[in-house]
Amino acid sequence: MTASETWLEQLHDNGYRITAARRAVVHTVFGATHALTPQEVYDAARKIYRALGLVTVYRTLEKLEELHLIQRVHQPVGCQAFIAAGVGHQHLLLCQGCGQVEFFEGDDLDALTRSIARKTGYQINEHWLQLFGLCMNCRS
Amino acid sequence: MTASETWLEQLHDNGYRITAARRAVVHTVFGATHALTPQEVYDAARKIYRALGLVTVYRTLEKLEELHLIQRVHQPVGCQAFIAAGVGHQHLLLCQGCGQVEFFEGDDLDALTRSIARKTGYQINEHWLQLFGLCMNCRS
DNA sequence: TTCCTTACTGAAAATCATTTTCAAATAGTA
DNA sequence: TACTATTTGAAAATGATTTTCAGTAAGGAA
Ligand SMILES: [Mn+2]
Ligand SMILES: [Mn+2]
Ligand SMILES: [Zn+2]
Ligand SMILES: [Zn+2]
Repeated sequence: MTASETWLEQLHDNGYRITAARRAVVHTVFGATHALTPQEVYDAARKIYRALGLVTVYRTLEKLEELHLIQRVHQPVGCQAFIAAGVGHQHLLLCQGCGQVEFFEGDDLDALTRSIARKTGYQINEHWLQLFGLCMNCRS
Repeated sequence: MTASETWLEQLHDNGYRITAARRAVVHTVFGATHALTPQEVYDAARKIYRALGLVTVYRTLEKLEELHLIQRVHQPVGCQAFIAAGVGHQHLLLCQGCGQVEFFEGDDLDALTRSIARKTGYQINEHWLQLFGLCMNCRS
C-alpha cells in the first residue's frame, strides 16, 4: 500500500467512493513537494487519468480539505494552492525561489501571545506563522 | 490637514493626480478599523462621492498597495481585503467575532528562525505572523 | 487665470476562476 | 449480477476582476 492510499481509505471511511478520478487527484497532491493550484493538479493528474475533469479536481480538493488531509497555502502570489497537511502543530517554510514547501515545528509563541493578550484585552485563540526563504538549492 | 491627506500627498509625490474618486477611497480605507474588500470600499466611499466607479476602487487600491500605504489581509474567509499598513515591523491581530484589526509588535522570532535555518538549510528572509482571537467586546 | 497635455474616469465588454446544472456512468453493496 | 445513490465531465451560469474606450478633468506651463 502506497502512502497515498491512506487518503483513499479516509475518503472511503467517510462514505465517499473511490474512483479513478479521485485516485489521480489524491496521488498527485499527496506526492507534491510544493503547493498546487487546482489547475496544476488538473494538469498533473491528467497524465495519470486522461478523462479527468477540472470540476472533479475542485470537488475532490474540497473533500480532502474537509477531512484535513490537505491545507490551503497562502502566498504573496496567491492563496489558491494546496499541500498535504502537516501533522500536529506545524507551520510552513516556503522557498521563494522554487516554491518548495517544508514543515517545521517547535515555535513557542506563548510568551508573545500572553503579552499581546494583556496589552490588547484580546482572548487569543490561534496563530498563523509562515517562514519564507531560499532552500539549499536556490541559495547558490 | 486630516491624517489621510498624507496618503494623498504621497500619491501626488509619486506622480499620481488627486481626484474626487481617489479622495473618497483614501478617506474610506484610511479610517477603517477592519479590513475592507474592494466592494466594501466601494459601498462606503460612494456615500462620500456618489459617482465613484468600482473600477476606480480597484485601481486606487492597487496604487495604495504599490506605495505600501495599505496591505492585504489574509483570513480564513478570504484574502481580498485591505487595511492601512502598519509602520515598521508589525503584525496583525484579528478579531474572529467582529473583524476588528489591531497591530502589535515585539515578536522575536530570531531564535526560532536560526534554529529552523540550521535544521533545514534554508536562508530565511521573511515571516508572516498573524494572531486570531476575540476582542474585548466580542468576548462577552 | 487660461490653455494644453496627459492621466484619470466610469460604463460596458471581456476575461478568468469557480460553481451549478444535468444526464450519463459507475462504485459498492445486496 | 442487479440495484441505487453517488460521482462524473461537459456545458452553462455565476461572480469577481481586468480591459477597452471615449469623454472628463487635474495640474503644470504660459
Ligand atoms: Mn505555532
Ligand atoms: Mn515579526
Ligand atoms: Zn528553492
Ligand atoms: Zn470583535
